[in-house]
Amino acid sequence: MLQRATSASRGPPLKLCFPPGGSTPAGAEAATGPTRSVFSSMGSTMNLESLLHDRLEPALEAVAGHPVDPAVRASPHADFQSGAALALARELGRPPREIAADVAAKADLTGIAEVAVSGPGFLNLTVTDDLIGRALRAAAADARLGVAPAAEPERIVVDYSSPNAAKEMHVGHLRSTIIGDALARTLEWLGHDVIRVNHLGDWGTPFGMLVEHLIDLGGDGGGDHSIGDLTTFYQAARAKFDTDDGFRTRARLRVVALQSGDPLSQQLWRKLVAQSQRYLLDSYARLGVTLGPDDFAGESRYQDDLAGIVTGLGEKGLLAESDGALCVFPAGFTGRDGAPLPLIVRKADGGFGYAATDLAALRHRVGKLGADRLFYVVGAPQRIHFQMVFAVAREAGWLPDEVTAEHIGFGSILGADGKMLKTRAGGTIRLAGLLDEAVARASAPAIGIGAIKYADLSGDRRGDYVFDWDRMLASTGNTGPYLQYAYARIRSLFRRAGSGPGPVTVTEPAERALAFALLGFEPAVRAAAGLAQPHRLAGYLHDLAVAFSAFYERCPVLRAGSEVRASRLGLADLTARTLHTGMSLLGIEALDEI
RNA sequence: GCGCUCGUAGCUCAGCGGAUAGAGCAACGGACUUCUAAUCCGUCGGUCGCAGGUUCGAAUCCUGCCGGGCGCGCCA
Repeated sequence: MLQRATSASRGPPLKLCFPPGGSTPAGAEAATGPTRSVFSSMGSTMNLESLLHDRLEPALEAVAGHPVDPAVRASPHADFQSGAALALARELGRPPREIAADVAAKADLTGIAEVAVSGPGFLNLTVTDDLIGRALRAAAADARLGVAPAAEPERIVVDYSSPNAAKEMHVGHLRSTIIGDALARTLEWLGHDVIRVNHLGDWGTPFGMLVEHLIDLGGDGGGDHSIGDLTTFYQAARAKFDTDDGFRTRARLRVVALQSGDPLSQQLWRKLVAQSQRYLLDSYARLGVTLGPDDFAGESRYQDDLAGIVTGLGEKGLLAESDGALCVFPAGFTGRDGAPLPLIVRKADGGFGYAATDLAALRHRVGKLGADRLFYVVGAPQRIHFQMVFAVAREAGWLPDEVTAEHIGFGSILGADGKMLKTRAGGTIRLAGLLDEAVARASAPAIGIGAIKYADLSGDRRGDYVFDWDRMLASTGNTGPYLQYAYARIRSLFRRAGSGPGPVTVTEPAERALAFALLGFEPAVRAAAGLAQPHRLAGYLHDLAVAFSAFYERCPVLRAGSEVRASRLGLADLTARTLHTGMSLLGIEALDEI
């Protein structure tokens, strides 16, 4: 049985769109024409950076004589800045400030931004309040908040969660499940064709042991087993396997029987797996993870393909025998003493290694599922393994150049002591127990679950992170509860308002700051998806919530005069919708009331 | 030994080629007859592990070193 997600699940999907009326923010009507025309030069509606980029580009080209990236960025010195003139100074043999001034004069920014040369030669861009207002009104009129779906959708297979059948989920499965789900949700929302794959560990030696144990207990083992029973069941089988030579021998024979299609073995195995799947789906539901019954694609599914994998590799001349095992030695991988590193496809005992299963799964995903991209959300320690699998698949011709395969690795969850998170007794922490505690510590289940998920998603996945209840449940800081509170506050505002949002016009600094935060949604989502880094979106949502809180402190909404009030309600509504959408992309539930 | 990865404020983390490095916690000081204070505002706090290099410009890219974590054949 696998331990694919060394430290590593799809449940009730959170709604991505707002139901008409009811408990969600108002004004989420379908996007239509007129207000969009202003932004027709941009790929999409809401991205000010893109707009400025497109306006500066021709001016830069005119000055430099060739295309130049304007490199528009948010800046503390203005709304945006471009440092492109600095990079051109040497090439053109002119002072950067002079180049910047030239570009400023040639750029068509009328009605869009004020431009000024600053410092060593930066172009400082200050966007007009009018443009901000138009951009916000366009976003407000669009159910997708101005984010256009992918022009060329890709079929993306996301392999995540991947727990073991017949065992309980534990902390080790948490990250793959949460990160993978956030990626799947985000890519799907951006218009891609996402295929979720739950590579269940439902095959291999341990199942010989488990089936044999089930037989020992009396044929089909009697009545219902809950997963708790399955856990003790597993432990009992394991103990017997470790201490009883006779049982160990029978277990090995049982594997052979199971794999050769013995009816009784198969029947009992199916029973174990089906029970595991029910338990897993319950866990996913509780976690708010979008993995469903159709997403299971266990290792067992590839059994009939393994022999073909080996012969295929043999025909291509890639196989080598080493210590009785059949291996591929892909170029560029070395281990101890610089010796070539093997990918073992068939073990010395004639059984197939996990590499064979991974290759078969990969071939299936490319050949049968028609994937353009493959994501494997699996812990960092397996990095080399996947690199080797990808390399071998390329050499074998199963992974064409136009298909990308990527290992989305992640760090470990550490305890306060900086070591892998364990119980005080040094045991494995059960996922169910962890969720129980989260719910017990929080004022609502969704807050506890959200806190755990957000803690996992708010930091760069590649690093380890320290699991700390107090920090993840804090109502302030970059946490799930902070986002949920900000959202609930806005919903409360609308319950009292008695009227809906109106057209937005920004004047106050806090309004302006909030507006900018709102307009940063698209870049944040695209960064999160493009880099497979959900923390980019998480960090954005936190910044947005902070900007809203500051706005909320300084700009009275309900007490304001009717036009200002309507505008501020417009800002609040767009904030709520952006938070709601962003949180749902991360798999965090947004509550109307806290 | 080789490889991968990470070293940023006392702690937990962002930033990953641009102008004085940002948050939260902790510490200290303010703002509650509240539009949910589960909030907000301010102060304090950093030779961005060390040393070179590339660049107009380096926390960010490259090299070396130091330190931590992980991996290196029949588990996944």
